Amino acid sequence: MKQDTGYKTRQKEKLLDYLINNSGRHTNVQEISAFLMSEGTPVGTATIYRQLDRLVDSGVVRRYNFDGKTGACYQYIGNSGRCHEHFHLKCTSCGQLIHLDCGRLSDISRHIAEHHGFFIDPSKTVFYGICPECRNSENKQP
Amino acid sequence: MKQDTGYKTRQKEKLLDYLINNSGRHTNVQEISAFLMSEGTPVGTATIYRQLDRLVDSGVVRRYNFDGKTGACYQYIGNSGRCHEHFHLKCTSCGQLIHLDCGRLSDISRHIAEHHGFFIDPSKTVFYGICPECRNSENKQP
DNA sequence: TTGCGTGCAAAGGTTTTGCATGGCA
DNA sequence: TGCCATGCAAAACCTTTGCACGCAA
Repeated sequence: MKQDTGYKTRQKEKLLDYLINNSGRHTNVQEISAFLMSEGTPVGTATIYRQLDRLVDSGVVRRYNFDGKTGACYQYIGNSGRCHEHFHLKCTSCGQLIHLDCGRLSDISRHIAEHHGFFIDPSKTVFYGICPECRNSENKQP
Repeated sequence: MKQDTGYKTRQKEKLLDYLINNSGRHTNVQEISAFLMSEGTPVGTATIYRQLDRLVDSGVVRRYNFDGKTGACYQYIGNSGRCHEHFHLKCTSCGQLIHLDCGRLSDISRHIAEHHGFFIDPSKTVFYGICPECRNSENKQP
């Protein structure tokens, strides 16, 4: 969780802009690279990785790894002290990733910390199961 | 969750032996490969991956991915039906797997099913975080 | 004999690294 | 000017795939 004390560069700014403008969802290196390219301000892949590492380190960006099969995902979460616990649900049938921000889940983290002494890391935890859509189609065609 | 109806081979046996003898911790393809090599019964990497996929599929082995930086980890959990009912906590620091049977967690499954329409599969879901022991040693030596 | 399992090597994709150059302070 | 940041290409990694051969049943 170190501060970024480095220089201010065009690449760094553009990258952070993109992440902030997409705070609501996950993105990945490929998307970032393609977007910056399309904007006419291409940034080398190595630089993207290096800056992302740095941002993850400083805590303003989170890195997710959903299945180890595809590359990592990143999401801007800022440094608002109110680190709201947000979890993910992944459908094992269609692969859809659902973003769940629900107070009940924070309760669980707290419960497990207080009663079981275990500190959950929401950025690494994914709930696997069946999403509503797949559940419905299963019922229709058993 | 399919059964392994295939042939019995030396490679398959050796791999499963290793996993069972290391049930208490997670391991990875590199370790497995090195061990089998050192035992004088080398097994090709592709075969290890193929067999692991199969074991994961049949439910006796779990695959873990916590950071996207390193490869996947695997751990034998057997096929005692019991593990499919409760949740698991995995310490990303020491690798310990904690079996957690807590009513609060069932509540969560129910809540997510009722309010979000998503049906969690506890046998595939793992909470990642830091266990009490590692938490303590972290605090002692910052 | 049949066809699954294996090994090898090659391919695939993601991420890291070395090194010379560019650009902030 | 002194360093950090960047870009490129190469390398490092993990995992999958194609194919011929071996081996269990």
